[in-house]
Amino acid sequence: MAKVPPVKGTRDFYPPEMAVRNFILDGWKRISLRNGFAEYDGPIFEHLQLFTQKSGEGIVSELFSLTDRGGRDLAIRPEMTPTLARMVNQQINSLPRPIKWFSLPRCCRAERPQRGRLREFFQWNIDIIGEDSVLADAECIFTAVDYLQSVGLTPNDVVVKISSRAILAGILKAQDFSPKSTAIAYSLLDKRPKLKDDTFKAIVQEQLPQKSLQEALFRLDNVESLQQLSAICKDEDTANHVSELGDVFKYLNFMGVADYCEFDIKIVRGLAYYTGPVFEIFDKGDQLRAVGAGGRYDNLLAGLGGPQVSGTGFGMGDVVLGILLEEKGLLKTSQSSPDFYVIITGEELRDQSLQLVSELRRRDFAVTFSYKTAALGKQLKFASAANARYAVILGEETLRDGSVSVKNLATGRQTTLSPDDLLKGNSSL
RNA sequence: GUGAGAGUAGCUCAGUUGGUUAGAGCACCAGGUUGUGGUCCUGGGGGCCGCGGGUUCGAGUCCCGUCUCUCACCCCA
Repeated sequence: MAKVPPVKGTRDFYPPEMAVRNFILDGWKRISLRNGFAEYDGPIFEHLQLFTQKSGEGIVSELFSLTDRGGRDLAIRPEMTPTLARMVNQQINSLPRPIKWFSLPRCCRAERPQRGRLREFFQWNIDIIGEDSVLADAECIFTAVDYLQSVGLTPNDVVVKISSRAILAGILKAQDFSPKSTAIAYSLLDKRPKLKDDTFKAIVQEQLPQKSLQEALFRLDNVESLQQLSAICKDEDTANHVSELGDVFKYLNFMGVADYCEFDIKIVRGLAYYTGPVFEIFDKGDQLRAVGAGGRYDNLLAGLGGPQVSGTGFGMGDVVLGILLEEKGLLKTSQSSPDFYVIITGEELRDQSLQLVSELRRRDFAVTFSYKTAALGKQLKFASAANARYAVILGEETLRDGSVSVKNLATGRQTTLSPDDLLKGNSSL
């Protein structure tokens, strides 16, 4: 028989890798809950249309899709947001607002794998729906930073770069950018950090023939602070958005995470649907792709047949984060290990040992034992290899008076006691 | 979809100008030991040298193709 290889871009989670995955997902869950988000989940596949409706037909080539036996076109979810929107739309009139939900979905995308990007991954999703105040945006950003901080990532390791699509859109509109040149400007700003000054200049001149537009973009490229931006924004609407983004930073400051955050006009996000504050989280070394990203999307529900209800949220994948935590030595995983390793010196003690093992397990201790009656020394070796805290030895003394010996494998200290005392925890082990 | 690099044991890697039966360390299993572990010693299992073709008396080694992986581009929801 031929060996079947694993599918491209997937991972096998052997116990050590599973421990890493649990470390990451458990942390996400804990931080979500303490920030007031409730967990939800949906199916791993949806109607293909749900995804094309949100992202266009072009997305189909990036999806794992299938036709079921009833002829329905389905696809494995490449992200959680469409499912979230669908679920919220279905119950929008009965859900108390704001809706603060989180999810830890397993997602698949048919992309070519590379560093930090696989075909199957987990993604932490946080969303606040039905709240227009930028307080919600600030809370999403805080929650992201709350997690980063909780695993030991400092402002020296990561940075949250924050901007606003509303501001950028307002400025470009005021500078007479057409919808087409606006899209080009978004793309150019997004790519800017990867380009050298000369290259950037050349590409701008090539893609935006109008001199006035080129200059407007160069001016934007030079903006370094929100204050500078205020000077450029003359119309009231855009000025309000600048003021709102100022509020976001103010809130983040009061929440004590300002040192993780900075304004960066070049944060655009590829998504068409972002309409307000947007942010992206990067490693300070700038060696990896974005650790996470998010923003406000006022038209998401409406885009999928729902009412005009606004939302803001973010996503963070486990792949890039895992690389970053690994590099920083912040993966704190402990292998599961038994409390007791029960040893017998002869098969005649098997029945008694099974009783003791099961009694200990019923008391919620992790207990394991050898299927073979090897030499005592050998079994202690197994107990050490299993990283057990105690070895429980059933031997001569057990046959004589029913007592067992309990050995602390870290200290080597050994005491003899009755099984009842062991079960009741009546001794100082 | 485009481009570059790499494929030898579970892992990390040796392998001479092409030359007998392809090696090491770690890991795994067993023994050293009929009641005391972590160290140590001995032994063992494990390889279509990614796959297919070609050159050659002879290919892990050279050539071509292919697959897979890695990295970058595109894209990034």
